[in-house]
Amino acid sequence: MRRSQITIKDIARRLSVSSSTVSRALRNHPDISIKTKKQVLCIASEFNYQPNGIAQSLKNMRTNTIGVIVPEIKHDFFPTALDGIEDVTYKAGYTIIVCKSNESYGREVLNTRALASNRIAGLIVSISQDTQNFDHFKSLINQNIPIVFFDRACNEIDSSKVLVDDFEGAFSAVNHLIERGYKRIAHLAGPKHLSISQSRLNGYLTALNKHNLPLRDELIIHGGLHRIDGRTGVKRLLTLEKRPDAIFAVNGPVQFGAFMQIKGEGYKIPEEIGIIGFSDDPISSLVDPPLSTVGQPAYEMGAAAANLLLEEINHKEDFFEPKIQILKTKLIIRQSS
Amino acid sequence: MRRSQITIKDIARRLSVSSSTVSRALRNHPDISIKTKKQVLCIASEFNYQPNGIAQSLKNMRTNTIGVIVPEIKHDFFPTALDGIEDVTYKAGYTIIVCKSNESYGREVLNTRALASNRIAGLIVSISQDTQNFDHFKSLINQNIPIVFFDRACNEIDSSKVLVDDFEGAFSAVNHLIERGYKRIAHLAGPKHLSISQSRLNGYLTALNKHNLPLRDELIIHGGLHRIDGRTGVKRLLTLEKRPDAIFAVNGPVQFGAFMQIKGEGYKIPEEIGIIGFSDDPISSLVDPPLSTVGQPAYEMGAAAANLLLEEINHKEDFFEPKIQILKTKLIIRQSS
DNA sequence: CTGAAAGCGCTAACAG
DNA sequence: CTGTTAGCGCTTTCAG
Repeated sequence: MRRSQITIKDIARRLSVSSSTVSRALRNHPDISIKTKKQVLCIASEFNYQPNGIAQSLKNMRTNTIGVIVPEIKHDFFPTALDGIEDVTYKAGYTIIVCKSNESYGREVLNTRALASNRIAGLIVSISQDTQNFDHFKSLINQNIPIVFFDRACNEIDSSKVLVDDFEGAFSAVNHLIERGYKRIAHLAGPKHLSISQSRLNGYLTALNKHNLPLRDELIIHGGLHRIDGRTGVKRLLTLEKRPDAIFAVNGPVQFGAFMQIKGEGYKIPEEIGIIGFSDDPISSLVDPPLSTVGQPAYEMGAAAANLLLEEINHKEDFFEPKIQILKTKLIIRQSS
Repeated sequence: MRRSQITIKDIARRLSVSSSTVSRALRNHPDISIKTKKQVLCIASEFNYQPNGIAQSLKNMRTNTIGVIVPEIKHDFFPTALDGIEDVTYKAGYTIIVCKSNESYGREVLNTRALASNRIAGLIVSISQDTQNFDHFKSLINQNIPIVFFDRACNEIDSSKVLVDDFEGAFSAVNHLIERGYKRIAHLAGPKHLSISQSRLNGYLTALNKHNLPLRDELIIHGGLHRIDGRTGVKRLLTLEKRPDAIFAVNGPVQFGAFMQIKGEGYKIPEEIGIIGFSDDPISSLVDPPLSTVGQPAYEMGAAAANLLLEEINHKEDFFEPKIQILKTKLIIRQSS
């Protein structure tokens, strides 16, 4: 029992006019007489006419939909970024479609394809931890669908990006740990191929170096970006002959996982082990002890990404010069360090 | 500079065959010769052909997309429910479009309309705290688009629903508080018009009654479902001549807000004020002190809603008997009560 | 002010 | 095995 929605044709038939007249009346075209318009509107509302967006999109060769792909929405960062994206795009008359990749490359490819099939006007994306091949994005660009990356970007692709000063943020966090007196500082790092992992690792290394602390390979653990990676990372670190006295985590979920594991194993924070991480989850301030973090301006990042995308969508010339925007992080010191 | 995606026609022209042949070849129709298929596939991949999903949907009069509207995604409940929905629908070959109403009736109406315009195959929704008029949903149903409600449902509409035993959960939570020795138990209740608010309030009242505790109007505060409502509710309660010694919160965000406010004002939990709420956020176990809650099976609720919706979508007869599924909650006692 | 006709990209019935 | 044709619902010339 599909089909039952009333169409322009139905209205036209009922009023013995042509469908073009109805179409124009509905869009309030000046050519149409007030009387006809009234009749059309009347029938339309009586039968609850809803324009078929699919047919409109097909005709227009584009939609008013913007796709967004994020790795997850269980921690505060991405939902807050989505708020920023939403507020900006809604104001401009766009609807957003949100997809989660669940940190999986396969899902990300599927999502990208589905969005491309629906001829989205543009895509805003933060890549999954597993993504190392970018053909799915390149193919979108070949189809003239603009992409803006935020937070986790792809170096290989020349498109607009919104990032934070990952190096700077990591540096200041580790610098802070050192100034607090911690000596054996471990880093729960992200996947090596991600640029955020690289920049944050660099910040860590540079801070150690500045204070003449030795670099110990066993204190750097590359893993994924899930909570579980924080847990397993800590488990490994705590079996070392000389365990670390502080931990710098690459992102929020990893920091939480690490935190839970440390607590679970009965170590005292911050006395026995200090911890800091990238994230700005308000929950950080509620746990025991409240967590020190490098705060990222999630809402602003989302809003900035949306603005860049809209700019590119509305750009008429053939060539659009991609823009890279870098926002500031903020060191938030609480009681875990 | 839109349009540039290659179409079936382009491939047909290039091979000097008809577009139907190409269409069939792409869908691996048995009629087409292997040779032709190969040629078509070859050109298709060479030029990175992507089928135009919009045209397909228009033709088929339906999409493989399921719409989901949730009030928010900043606490664990809805993201987890989304996981359940996603896992079930993906397996069945559907894509989901997630929209947030941000607890606003206006946004919910807009979202519903946008989804209807895109001719979704069905809708899964948990209504916003402000929703009291349901015409937008009724109009979807008139268009033969099935709806399944979960958690926050609409009584007026005869459709499938997935709920939890709200009364039972509330009763056991308050019963627990009473057995712990709390006497002046307040209830931060939800908006009066929502059925979850009503059922949970009933559970609260019944528990008081069972233990012959007096019902005090000033201890029942109806508000919204945001964190801020927890904060303001607690503020008011703490100015009472005789302040409550325990609080039962209608949902997770309200519980968190209440918790933050109580801590902020310097009261000791659970000694001075006990607190329990509906929610199953893993974060509850991390805060200080860990929060007692009535756990809801969020993933299972999402999965159940998705299954009910698929059932209805695939239903061939004219009339589908809506099903109401009620899942169990689980009292989780930690250290806040 | 209104209508006829064409076409967006794809599919399916029908005809070879 | 392949082509022709028509049509999904809507918009948009172009022609009255």
